[in-house]
Amino acid sequence: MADTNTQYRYGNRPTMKDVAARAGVGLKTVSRVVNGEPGVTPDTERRVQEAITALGFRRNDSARILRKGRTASIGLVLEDLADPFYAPLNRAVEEVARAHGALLINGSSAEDPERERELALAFCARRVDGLIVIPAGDDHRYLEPEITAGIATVFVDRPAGRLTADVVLSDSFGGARDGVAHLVAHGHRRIGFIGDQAHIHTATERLRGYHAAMRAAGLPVDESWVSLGPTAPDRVRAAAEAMLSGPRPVTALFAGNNRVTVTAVRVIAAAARPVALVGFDDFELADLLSPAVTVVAQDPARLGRTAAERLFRRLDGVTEPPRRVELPTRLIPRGSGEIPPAED
Amino acid sequence: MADTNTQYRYGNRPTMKDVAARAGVGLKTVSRVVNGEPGVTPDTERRVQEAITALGFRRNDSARILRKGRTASIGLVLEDLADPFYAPLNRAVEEVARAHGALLINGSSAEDPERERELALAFCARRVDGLIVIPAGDDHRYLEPEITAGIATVFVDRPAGRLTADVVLSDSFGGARDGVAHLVAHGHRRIGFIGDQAHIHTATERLRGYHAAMRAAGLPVDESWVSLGPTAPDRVRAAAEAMLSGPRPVTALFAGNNRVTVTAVRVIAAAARPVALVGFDDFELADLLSPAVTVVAQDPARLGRTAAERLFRRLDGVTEPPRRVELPTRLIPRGSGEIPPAED
DNA sequence: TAGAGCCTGGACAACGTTGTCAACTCTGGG
DNA sequence: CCCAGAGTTGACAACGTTGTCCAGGCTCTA
Repeated sequence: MADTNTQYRYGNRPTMKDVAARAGVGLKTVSRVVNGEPGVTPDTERRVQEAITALGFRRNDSARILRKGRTASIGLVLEDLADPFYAPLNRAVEEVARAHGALLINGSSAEDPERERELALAFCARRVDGLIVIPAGDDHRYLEPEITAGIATVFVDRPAGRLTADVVLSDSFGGARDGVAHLVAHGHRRIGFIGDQAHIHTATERLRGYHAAMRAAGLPVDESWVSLGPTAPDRVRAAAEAMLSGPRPVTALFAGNNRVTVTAVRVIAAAARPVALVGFDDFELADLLSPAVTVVAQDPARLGRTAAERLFRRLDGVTEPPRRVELPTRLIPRGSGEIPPAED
Repeated sequence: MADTNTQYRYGNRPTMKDVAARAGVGLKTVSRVVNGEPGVTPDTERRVQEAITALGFRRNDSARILRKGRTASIGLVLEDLADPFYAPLNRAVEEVARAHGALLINGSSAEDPERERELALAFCARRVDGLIVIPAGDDHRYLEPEITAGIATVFVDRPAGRLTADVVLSDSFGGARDGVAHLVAHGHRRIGFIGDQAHIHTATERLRGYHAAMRAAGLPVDESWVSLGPTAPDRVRAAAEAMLSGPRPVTALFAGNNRVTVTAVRVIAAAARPVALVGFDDFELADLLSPAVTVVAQDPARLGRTAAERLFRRLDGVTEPPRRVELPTRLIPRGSGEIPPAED
């Protein structure tokens, strides 16, 4: 009855108190040894170390965090841990966090705003020092109290909705414009655009770049040449096939991201006549396909690194106003964009 | 002076005490509302909710964890967050964790045993409920005290070193044997093997499979046909080129994992004569290369899911002895393995 | 040898939460 | 009109750690 609490304890880990008792020293002395603080004689330190090893003691960071206020951890909300585009971003954030002695907690929103919110707030409840978010939703006011309370927040890949905050982006508009211009330069006049869902910022920016390039070339755009929607293979396949076989078939495709590109490659490989292709995002083995795929490359690792560095600068106390950083994209011509249009 | 502590506080987040004061209720009542416990009148609940919103209160999970003992989080140590083989495994673990209401903390060991250890122990200090580890090192006795203390631990992809614990593996031996047998069946007698570093369990298992297949076919193995080492492109490229141009050149290659396969594809594409290839691990677009790449496929998501489910079963109190689960592999013939040997 | 000063070690409170338990209010029946 | 009992509410301790502060023992010097 005296210690009914025991039943709630997790396992029965030794605490500093246990170590102190076994080593015959005070609680605070154990704390000093564990944290490498000065003011402990070598002999005392040795006794404490022995007790630690004998008991298998490990400091409880929850208690430490509670007392100290800082958690030395940051949260990352991304769209899909397994997406080959976000994985290097994830890794880059991890490396920066590691360099700053922080742990990384992450999760996938699966492009669901509600899930993004749950994750971000769960991280806040864990009192991460900072948060990096790849937005799924378009309203991030729910983070306002957290940011006010001191949780540094940086958005990546897409800007925050209804909230001013640091954001690190790729130049989607310019990249898409350059990619489409590349196709135009190789003689294409009927170019299709297949992109992600309309509520996703990068999708509309890239579409804007497409329109800008077409307009700059004085080319009309048929509405059947543009398709936004989920990037699931079925949807993309249907869209691509429709564009290739419609009344005014396109002779080239611009794919709005890596997922779309992969499916487009498959459709084109099965098509009756050659179709030019330029994709947004580089991907592994793009150069080994035939034809090799011309892409507008972003640098996802750099996106992640830039965002994380910005976050840690904030954590170091930098208080300048929120900034928008836009990283350049790079057109990598490999062949698939240079295919001339088949004659009508 | 009265509250010098303020300087150590992180931000200045409101606590339940603040909410209680504002709502004019007791501390415990706030706790009840926050946790949805019964026994609070609608009117009181409303007042508390208002105070929560007004102050921007969010429960501090560190304190909660300290009090309750369970953290509802698990740790995952993998080799590289950005590796296309491990990313789906990571995602699968995340999904299972999510289904159990747990958060995921993860990190990359970068194939460095010391870093694996640091990460795993840091997770333990955070008192994760459980740990999933893709071993980088070959001695995991450092986890013994943690496991004794109650942190459930499951190893994936490679077995633990000097420790009996649950482990989930793919059938590396059988997969490699089948892959090499496939090459033998298509007439190859001189087959090269390029694998990962010798201290990695899967690397040696796959090499064992290679030898088994060769022996079963009554084929001799020249020592110049086998190369183990880092999977960096330079090393693999050198190894492959040496095998293709040596005194007894190979007519087919077996690649020990996805990284090796990718580089092998590049070397073969540049080779003077066709070379057959079978790779361990499937990869995106393998079917679109020419020739399409025949692989021995594992299911990384299933590896992750299986391991995570095992972990949560342990957390639910299942106490059966540690088990070793071996998942089957699947040979996917696509063409590159069916190329017949060029005549000598 | 006494006093000053330094070094080591320990008692204690506080971090924010939750479990226990007791006190309080209100309703309805006798 | 009073009491039993149900339903609400709050005071308090504890989780394991770290910061503060003080006590005691030592060395060194005058």
